Amino acid sequence: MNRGRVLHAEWRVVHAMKTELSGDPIRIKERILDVAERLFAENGIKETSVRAITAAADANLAAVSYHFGSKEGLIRAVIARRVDPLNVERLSLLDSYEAETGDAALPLESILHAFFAPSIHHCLQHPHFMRLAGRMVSEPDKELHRAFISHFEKVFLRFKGALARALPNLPEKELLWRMHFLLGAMIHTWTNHSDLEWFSGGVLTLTDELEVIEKLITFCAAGLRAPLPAQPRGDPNNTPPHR
Amino acid sequence: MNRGRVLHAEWRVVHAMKTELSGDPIRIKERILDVAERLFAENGIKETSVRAITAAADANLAAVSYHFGSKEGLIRAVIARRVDPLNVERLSLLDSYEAETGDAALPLESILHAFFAPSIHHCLQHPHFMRLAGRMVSEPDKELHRAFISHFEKVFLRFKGALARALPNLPEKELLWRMHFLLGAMIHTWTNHSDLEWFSGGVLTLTDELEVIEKLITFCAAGLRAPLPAQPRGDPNNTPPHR
DNA sequence: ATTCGTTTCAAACGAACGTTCGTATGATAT
DNA sequence: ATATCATACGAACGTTCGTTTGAAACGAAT
Repeated sequence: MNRGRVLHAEWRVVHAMKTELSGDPIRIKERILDVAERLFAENGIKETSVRAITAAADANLAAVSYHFGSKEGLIRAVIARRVDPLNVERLSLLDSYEAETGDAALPLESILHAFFAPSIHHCLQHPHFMRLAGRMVSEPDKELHRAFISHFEKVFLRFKGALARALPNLPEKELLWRMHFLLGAMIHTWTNHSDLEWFSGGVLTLTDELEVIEKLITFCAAGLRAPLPAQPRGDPNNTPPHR
Repeated sequence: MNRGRVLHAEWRVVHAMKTELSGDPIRIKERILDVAERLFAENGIKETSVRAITAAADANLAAVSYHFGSKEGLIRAVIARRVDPLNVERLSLLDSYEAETGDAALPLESILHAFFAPSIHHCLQHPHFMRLAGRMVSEPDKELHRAFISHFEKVFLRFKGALARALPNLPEKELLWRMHFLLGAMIHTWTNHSDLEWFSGGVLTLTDELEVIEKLITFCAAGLRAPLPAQPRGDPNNTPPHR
């Protein structure tokens, strides 16, 4: 029977149409990654089914298992595709600033710029992914969480060293707390930049990335430079007791 | 047949044991809320099944539907139980500080203390919930997200006003951005206080709530007070261009 | 002792999930 | 021409999900 050949001929027509509309089908892996990134960010990871992803990517249901092994493999691929280039950018920025200043101490603002600018830049270039990244920071699945933050270990230590050199009088514990707060400010910008309009009653938007980077640097640099509280810390006006 | 009565007699024994172990069964709603709060925080909302909750709470599967209408009803109940008292605490703290100072301007640190202290206090008292709350801030489900942040609208506006009065020279847009960063620092502390040890290599822990509150206030007060960047903003040393 | 509204129970429902299966296609190497 | 290979496909698998059901058992009032 020639039914197969007829079907094949039909498929070739459909295939040609798809090729026209959605690009070379060889790039179906990329299409799945793009769609998954968007749907994961918009609706959450667990609440996004493989069926929804493959349907939106014009792919077969089994394509995810075939190309990525499993849904979790797809999640990891979505993350790895963007996180590593981002961190390379951070480190090379810091490298170039350090090369510029030579042996002199690097200004705090330059360090923060190298740390913030690439990710804020990505907030406009890949807003879906940065929202997803912000949620991955507090991902409950421990394996996924570890897989995510392990990408940042090297970057974190490098910038911690640079900050410690720029703030030689700040004890390590104090520095770590302030870096923790700084990370919170940055991550919250990743995750909730789409909520800024509501939050501010329409005043704030993340359209000018340079403006946001500048404000983030200003806020965090001042926080990092804040004088240490008096050692006896008994001033009831500065730190009123709870209740 | 007396099978029912025998079973009932057996149940009474089991019931007595359960009563001993887990308290008055009349409080099964509370038990479900407690367990749900913990499991939602530990494993995520979508990934926590009603079956897992009721099993851990020694309740029947149908108890959630009966007492809370649905799983979503349970989620909302878990949130409302803790969020509202927390915000009441914040407002009454601010009230008391304002009453103390009379007509004089309230110190920035007092405002921040009224805002931070109750939630950081809850991080030790209800760590599971605060972790859950941190994730609810970036909850993808829009309805749930709205339901959550609507609890904070009144508090936000009240503190925004207080901060604006304490920082009369700060433009509104600048204040909103800095509040955004401040919120990020606080929420990140809610969500990731359990990761502090890894993050800091064992240096940081959230055991002394007063210490953390003080550090958070110091960092954010300095950030809020940071001088505005020069209007022409052309200093390449302070804000190096991206790339 | 009986009734009544409330609460708990075991059981089952349909729907949706991630994964796997066997097959078939088109390109490539033989 | 033929065999091989990665890719893609539809269909089905078994599991788990949230919810519903109707009966049973409760405490309290009658």
